[in-house]
Amino acid sequence: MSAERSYGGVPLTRRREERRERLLAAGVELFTSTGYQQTKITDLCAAAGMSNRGFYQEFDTKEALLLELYVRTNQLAHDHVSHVLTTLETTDPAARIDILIDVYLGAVTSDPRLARLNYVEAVGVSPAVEALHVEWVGRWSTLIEREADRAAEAGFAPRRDFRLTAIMIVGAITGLLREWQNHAARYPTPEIAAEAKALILASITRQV
Amino acid sequence: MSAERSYGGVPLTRRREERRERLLAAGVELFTSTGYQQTKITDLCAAAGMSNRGFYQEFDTKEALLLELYVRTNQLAHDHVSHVLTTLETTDPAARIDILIDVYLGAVTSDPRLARLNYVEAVGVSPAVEALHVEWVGRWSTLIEREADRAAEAGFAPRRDFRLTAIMIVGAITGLLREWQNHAARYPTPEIAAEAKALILASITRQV
DNA sequence: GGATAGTGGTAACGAGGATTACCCGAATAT
DNA sequence: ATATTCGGGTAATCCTCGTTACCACTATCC
Repeated sequence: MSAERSYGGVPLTRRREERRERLLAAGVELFTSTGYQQTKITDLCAAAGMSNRGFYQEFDTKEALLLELYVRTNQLAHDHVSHVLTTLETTDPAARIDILIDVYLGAVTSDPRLARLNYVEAVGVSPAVEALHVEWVGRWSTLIEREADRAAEAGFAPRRDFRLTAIMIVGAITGLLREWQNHAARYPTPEIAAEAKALILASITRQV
Repeated sequence: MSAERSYGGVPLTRRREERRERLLAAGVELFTSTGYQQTKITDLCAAAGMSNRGFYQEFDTKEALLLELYVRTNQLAHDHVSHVLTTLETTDPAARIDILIDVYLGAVTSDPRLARLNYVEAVGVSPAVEALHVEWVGRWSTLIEREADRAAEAGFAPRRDFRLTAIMIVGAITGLLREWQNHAARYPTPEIAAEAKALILASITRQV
């Protein structure tokens, strides 16, 4: 009857949470090393230190686990970036872009596995994942578009429709990071950041 | 004994070729509708109008079929682009970039399925496919880098290392096309082309 | 025209793996 | 202390699909 019974001094909800976390961690690890498709439920459970059954207690399918990881990563980075940007309400366009890039790259390059997860493993897995991707590209593009508009307002860039430009910028960064995580000898992050910033500036301030 | 026997008036090699083509066509169709992972050997054979056995006569695995499709698409586009560019040996940087984009986009947008195949279905499938991806990103980047260098020689852009810029440009176009093929209401190709050209110009000629 | 060898289809085999039924042990309640 | 219920591990089930052995058919050769 009691919805909340303790085992080993730990309440159910907490244990469930911890198991969920362990499964998510196992997902990051295995999806990015073994590969998403090749990873079996059993593998995840073994890595998370639990039995097969444990998995189904937390997730319906392997895909559900991937979806959660994908959303988490993006949500986290997005929250972080937009929080910092709203805090900076006052600064000039170039500085805002600098911050944007530093924060985003900081989030995604801190763990190369996250980059791989986002840009490689989570691609083309299923319609659901693809839909999520579209959603997030949209969200990131909108964020960049807003910055561009704001730069235009400030007379820093010409006024125009920045939608496609924003999409390309998102693609450019995605592509760069996908490449980055693929190489053992990685380009140093500052170099990448500098390039990204320069490309954004150039494509926003371009005349035409 | 005779290595070449005709059946139904058609020699073996030709029949094999035709079957291979039909399988490749089936691959494009099914990989981009059903999805690569979800497509079964049997499906491919059914779509190609042959029995299961026929598949193994031409390919070892489904992955081999995908690899061939991937290489074909890229090779074709690359040959086309670089041929046109070498033909234009004389023209100015901006015009060369125009042509480059027109030819590339022409090749990849002529059939939206090819875009989906390249940018979605063939991602994260296996180490082999991933290796191929790295190779082709490298090739395209090099091509763009060369154009940038050439522009710099001509005094049209500052001299610098364009490697990362080139990688980002490839990513930008990839991202744009991935987005493009995902939406039923597609951005018109000319608009996309114009954006791509502008972004390349801006990121190559940027000061710094 | 019969013999022979190349071709391709059918169907069965078997492995891999997701899913879940069952059971044991642990923790509370009386 | 014992009954009762919850939690979790093991292991069997079941199904899907890749793979291939075998057979029937057809075209050439003598």
